[in-house]
Amino acid sequence: MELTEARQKFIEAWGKLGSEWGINRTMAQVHALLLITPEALTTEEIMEQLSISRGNANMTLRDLISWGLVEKQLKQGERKEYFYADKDSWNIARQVAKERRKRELDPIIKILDELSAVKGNEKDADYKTFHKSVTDINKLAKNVDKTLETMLKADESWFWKSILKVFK
Amino acid sequence: MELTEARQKFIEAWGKLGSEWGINRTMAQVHALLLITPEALTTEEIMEQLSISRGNANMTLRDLISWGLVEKQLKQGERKEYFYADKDSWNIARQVAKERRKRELDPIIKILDELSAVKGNEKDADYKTFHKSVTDINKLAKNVDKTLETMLKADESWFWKSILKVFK
DNA sequence: TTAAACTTTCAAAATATTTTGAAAGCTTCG
DNA sequence: CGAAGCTTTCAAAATATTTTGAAAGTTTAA
Repeated sequence: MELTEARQKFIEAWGKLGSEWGINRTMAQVHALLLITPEALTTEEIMEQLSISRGNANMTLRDLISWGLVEKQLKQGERKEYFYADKDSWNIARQVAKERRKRELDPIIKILDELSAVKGNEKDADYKTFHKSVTDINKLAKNVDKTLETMLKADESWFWKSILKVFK
Repeated sequence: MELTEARQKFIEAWGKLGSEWGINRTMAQVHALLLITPEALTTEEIMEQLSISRGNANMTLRDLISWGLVEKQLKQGERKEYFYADKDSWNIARQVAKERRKRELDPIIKILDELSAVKGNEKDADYKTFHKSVTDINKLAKNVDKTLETMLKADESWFWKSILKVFK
């Protein structure tokens, strides 16, 4: 297989994977493109390489930035914005876990807490099943939450690494 | 909050969570309904409680069965099929992990293996970045795969538990 | 200030996904 | 066998999501 074809395949595969996990296909594809591109790209270049509109490119890039997966780069004496993706797969995974925890796990735990607190008649099979399922899932969700927190915190020594880098 | 309202909220929340993770909203809602219902339900009852069509209910239930989250129950002397969801949250998580691994992780690893094998000019920055990103993600994916496999296997002692149950 | 170079917005259009429901298929029973 | 009772199918309709692109907004430089 040739590089051009392989790059294309990677972009497609990443896009498909993304959409299977509730991430917009284009967002995943832009991310893929930036992952396999050594330099930072402009909106224009991204639009062209993926054949997407300016509006789409712009929105998608902002989303990627809000997910912490892509960053803007400003080049000396240029007005254009360049976009660059962190290529460390562990950072990517960490970042995605962090965001999904914040965006989805935390809110569902909040709801499950409320629902776990609902009182009812212990003799009522409906109530008993409801209560058991909800508290059970709540416990599991909290376990996952704690585990993620620990993993993410532990790895935040990355923070110090990046600080240290500045001084090298 | 009252039980009826709470049940409704749970169904909504589960549906929303599902759709954020690439699972059809209705599928998640049917699953939610079965999770908080002590007895097995018929298609008819599910259609009514969630106000969905027969076709939708049927498809959704078949999907849930193929995900291993719901099972059919046949009752003595009745022709109707009843549907019942396993209420053990750990089993649910295990089952989802197992299926997504099979459906999504395995295929992407296969593609990444192919793409990792693509040869190119080591002096070419594009090639180098492509190759590094792809092999890197491939390694991570394989790690996740191995970890899941180990976890799922370890837990298959559940298998023996269920066998033993039959003899009690 | 003005104009050029970019970026952002958002309503409408395009696309993709989900849902419907009527018809066709089974299976069982009399 | 025929019909009743259920389940499955699938094309069309409804809905939801994504994408477009032109216009508005912003920033910089002269």
